[in-house]
Amino acid sequence: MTQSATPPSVTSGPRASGGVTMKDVARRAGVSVSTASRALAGNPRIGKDTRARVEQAARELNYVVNGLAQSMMGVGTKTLAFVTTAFLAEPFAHIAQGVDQVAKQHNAMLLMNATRNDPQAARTAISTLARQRTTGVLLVGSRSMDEACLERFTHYRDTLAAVHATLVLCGSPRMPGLDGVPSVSYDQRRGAYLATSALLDAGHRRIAFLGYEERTTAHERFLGFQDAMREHGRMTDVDDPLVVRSANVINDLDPTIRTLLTHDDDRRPTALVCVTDFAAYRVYRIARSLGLRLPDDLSVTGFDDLSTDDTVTPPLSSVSVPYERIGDYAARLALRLPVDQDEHPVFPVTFIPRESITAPRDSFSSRH
Amino acid sequence: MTQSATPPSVTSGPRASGGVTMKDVARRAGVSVSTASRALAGNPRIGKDTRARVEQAARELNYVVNGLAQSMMGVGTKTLAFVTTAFLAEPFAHIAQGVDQVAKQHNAMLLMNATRNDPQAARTAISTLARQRTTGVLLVGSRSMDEACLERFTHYRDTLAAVHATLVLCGSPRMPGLDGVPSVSYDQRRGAYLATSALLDAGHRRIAFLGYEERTTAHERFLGFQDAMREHGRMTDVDDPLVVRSANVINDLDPTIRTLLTHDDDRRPTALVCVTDFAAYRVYRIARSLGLRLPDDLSVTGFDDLSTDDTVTPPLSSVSVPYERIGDYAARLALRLPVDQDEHPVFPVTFIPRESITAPRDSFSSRH
DNA sequence: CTGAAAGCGCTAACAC
DNA sequence: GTGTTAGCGCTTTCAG
Repeated sequence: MTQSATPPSVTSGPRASGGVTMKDVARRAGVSVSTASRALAGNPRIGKDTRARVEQAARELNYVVNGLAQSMMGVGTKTLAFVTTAFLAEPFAHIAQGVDQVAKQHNAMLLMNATRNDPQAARTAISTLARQRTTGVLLVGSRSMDEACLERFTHYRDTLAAVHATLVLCGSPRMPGLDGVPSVSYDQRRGAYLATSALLDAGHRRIAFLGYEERTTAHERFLGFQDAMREHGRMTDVDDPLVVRSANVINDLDPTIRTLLTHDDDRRPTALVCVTDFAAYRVYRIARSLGLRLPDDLSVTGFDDLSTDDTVTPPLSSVSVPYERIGDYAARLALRLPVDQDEHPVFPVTFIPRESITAPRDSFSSRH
Repeated sequence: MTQSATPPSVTSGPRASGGVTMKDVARRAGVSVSTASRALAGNPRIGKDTRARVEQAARELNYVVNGLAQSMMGVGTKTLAFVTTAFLAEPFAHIAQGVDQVAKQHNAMLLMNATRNDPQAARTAISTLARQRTTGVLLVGSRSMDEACLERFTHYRDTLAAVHATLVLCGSPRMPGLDGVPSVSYDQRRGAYLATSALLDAGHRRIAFLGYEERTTAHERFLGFQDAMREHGRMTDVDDPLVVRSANVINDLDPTIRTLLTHDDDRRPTALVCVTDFAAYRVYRIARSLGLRLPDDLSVTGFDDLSTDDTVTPPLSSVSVPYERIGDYAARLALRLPVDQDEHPVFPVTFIPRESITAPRDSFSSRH
């Protein structure tokens, strides 16, 4: 209303940005900015009516406090970042569900980033997150196992540490050499062991492992396969013809499976331990197209047990993983909330046997 | 090193927050803060060696610029928010993929929020986003059609408008009464029309629509169903016994389907237009458990055509939707980038016929 | 209970 | 080219 004195002619600084600020609210309520701030923040030592006036002014002006400014004062909304390879990857949604729940509970925001397996994209993502002073970053999913990966992750850790942000590995095991980075994982090895054992118990001997690659998930699962095989006196290593390499994508999987299943009857495996449910479904499809009957000609196990549509026949035996709990735990770690285990929990998994397993038809192979 | 003069005894203000700031970098490089800022920002009128010194100082100190502070000056990273009901909802990932791509291209960050169909959660999410000065918000997916929903959305719009954030509807049609809010949708009605027509062309007459509810998606798809039926002289409305109400979730769908399929032969539909692929898969499952053969006893169509695992038998006829492009377009709108259509594009869909459709066995029903 | 002032970390307009 | 200064919008000491 009253025209304020012209400010000293010295005028520099950046240009104003639009939007209603607390100053506007304060002026309208006839109080100082600090009072307005306190009133809006629910500070108890503000007069009942003063508060009311401020609140009304805010409402009338459609005021929305600037969270960025708040963050600069250290009282802003926390943010959690979820960094993974692809939104389409199956377990993604389940882990995200768990993370989201915790985030909501502690009204943190959730940032998401799909790196598409591109290290460059990941790097960019991490540094952007650091710049934005994200509270914590969840690196979700499998990772490769070479030296370069350790280097990258070390860099991530340091970048984030510089801004006091936490880094948490989620769904992959503790990384040797990467100190100070918690990891929330699950017992992949035992899962595969259980699946393989189920096939062995059903009488299978010529069992293949489908989907090996040099990434933690496939590797750990392979180890479980190996454990079970060894227990039955079969030594298998990565070079075994029954350990089939393939990335977990259709283009790689399909031709591989086709080759495997078109072997002569006496070389063709009678059972398959698949690295994921996804791979198992590709097997279903190709096996059928080759005229094989499931499970009679081929027993199959998967891993993840996420199939909401249990439409497939026969129902797939699989390893169930508590993905949501994993997301939950990882989120707590990232937000530095109290947790009930240490910084490297390994969640247990369970094997769910279903009709995709039966005894091999060729009883010969079961007699060894 | 040298102890700086004690500042004037007047000391107030908030406590310091940790972390290396530009001031530290400037000091170390022996320049002023603005020079450091310019150097780091790549401002051309900075001396070659000065820049080098600053850059090195930054590197040595592990400096990470504070994006929050930058944002307050209007030069920060943009953020896009993706608000949907659940991460598990099928089309989610595909739309997200498109959004993510655009976000990356324009180095914006992507925030995600699952509201679980809880209006309160949505409200909270929106106001948090407004507080954080998000650039744009994508409201993804179906919405209900009542007055309350319009009210809520109007509120969202206004909250966001107050901070100059854009709101974009994504995957649901333009909302009457909600002016100034772009919507990126697709031709749901025509999709359902095509699916229904395919069944009619195959000779079916007793065709049910499965999954009706008062939400945009189901409603539009129903209209398409109605169009096709009408074209064949069949008037159907929402109260028709062959228009089956159900939310698109197992608990609601399964009993509904069971009831529908256990009708006597002459009342049981010979074909089903399902509101989603998901619903269609439930039909597959239950039909089989009732001893019906697909497609001979029952032809089925779905909607979305997202099934990466084409493991199901018979392959499902479905309506293919360009979800990724939709996400892309919506993201551009939200970021106020130039686009090649208007603010209410309706993307075309295509019907993909597969083996889930065949002529009805009871040729009687095809003779009318 | 309220206000004045300091300052979070940064950028930019203005001098020199 | 570089330093000075003002200020983004907020919170919080300190003084009354």
